[in-house]
Amino acid sequence: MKVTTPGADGRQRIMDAAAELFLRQGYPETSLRHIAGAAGMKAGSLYYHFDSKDDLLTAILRQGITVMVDAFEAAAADVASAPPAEVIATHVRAHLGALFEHGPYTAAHVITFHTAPAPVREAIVPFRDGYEALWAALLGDLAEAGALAGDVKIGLSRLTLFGAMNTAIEWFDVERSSLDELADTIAGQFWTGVAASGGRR
Amino acid sequence: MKVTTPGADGRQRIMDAAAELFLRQGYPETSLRHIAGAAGMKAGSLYYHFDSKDDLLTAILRQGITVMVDAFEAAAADVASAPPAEVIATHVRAHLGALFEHGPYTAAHVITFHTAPAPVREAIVPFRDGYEALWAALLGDLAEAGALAGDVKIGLSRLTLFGAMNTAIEWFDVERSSLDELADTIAGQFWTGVAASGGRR
DNA sequence: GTCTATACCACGATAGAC
DNA sequence: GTCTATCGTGGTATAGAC
Repeated sequence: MKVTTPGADGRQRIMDAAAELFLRQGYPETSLRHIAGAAGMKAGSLYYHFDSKDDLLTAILRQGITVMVDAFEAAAADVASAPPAEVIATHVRAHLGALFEHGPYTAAHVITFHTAPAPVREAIVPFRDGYEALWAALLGDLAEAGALAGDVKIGLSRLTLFGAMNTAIEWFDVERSSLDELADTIAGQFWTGVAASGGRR
Repeated sequence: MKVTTPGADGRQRIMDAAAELFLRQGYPETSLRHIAGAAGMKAGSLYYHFDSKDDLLTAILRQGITVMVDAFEAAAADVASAPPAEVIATHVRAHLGALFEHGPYTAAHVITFHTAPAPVREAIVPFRDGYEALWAALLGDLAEAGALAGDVKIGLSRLTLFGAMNTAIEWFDVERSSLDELADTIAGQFWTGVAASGGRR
């Protein structure tokens, strides 16, 4: 039953196991007994590390944001002065990397956030806002530089781009397909659309 | 506590109440006692109409697909021989209409499907595939007519478009904002992207 | 077709030994 | 830091009266 890093200390082992299970099964349908089993201990022992199940979820959601923010900042350093299309492509690839290549935390965040208990959501929202602000600033800079079409609504565009990227966890299989290709598709579609050249409105 | 169409027969009244609650709170966190209360009856009575909670969910998920398919077909009739950009815009608007304007079934479907119990998901998948096939055919026709850029991967593009539309239920408020504007943004972005003219790769 | 009453179980959480 | 044992609650589901 033990599935997670055997060397890790208790708290981290529990979080690894729980994030994985929350991602695969959802928060309410994952029991503390199951999490404890996957982390190699008994249910009662979890309470030495966390105050409650909600507390455990909160810790996981925050870690998911940390992973996303780190990915964003690494990408930003890589494209300090690149052309707009490349800036977008690099950041899309970084976000997808956070979702699929850096452990279950970001994916678990995306899956569980919106049905999380209200107190948990409220505790997490400020951190989420921090990540969204990074994207808002990125797109704002592009708009100011004249790289975006005049009728683009930045707020709506950012949200639909997030939607396109985040729902990939429902169908994309990172073992069988290329994440680079997915990133190219999403970034390209966001940037220039699918219409044949000459299709601009 | 009674919230739903008082005239409707028992089965439909239960489904209306349950779809609404599943959408707002999620499937596992909605109890049969709560559903029964909202439908104006007691928990035990539900079993006259449905075999189990999973059976009720299955019925709701199917109804959600029916609403989507109906909306698609109405849209298709409206744009029998329109230019490609208008075809896309009309179908995007129809899908968003199914999500926000034709009752809670389609939205409940999108919210609950991916964490539904495996037997329920398996029973529903064939019907979902039917709806996705409609979109696949639509985009396939556009590609054949030469309306899509040469490097567009239809399968991936369809999935990311779905992602952009469906995640709107997590943040879009149909009372406070214009669904037409949202549809324009999503369809326009899908079709021509956000880059300033001349940005084509 | 809806009610009451209840069986049975799994859950989150706590207490205290080790 | 983890264990065992257990409490209380609320869940789905069933049986049988009306």
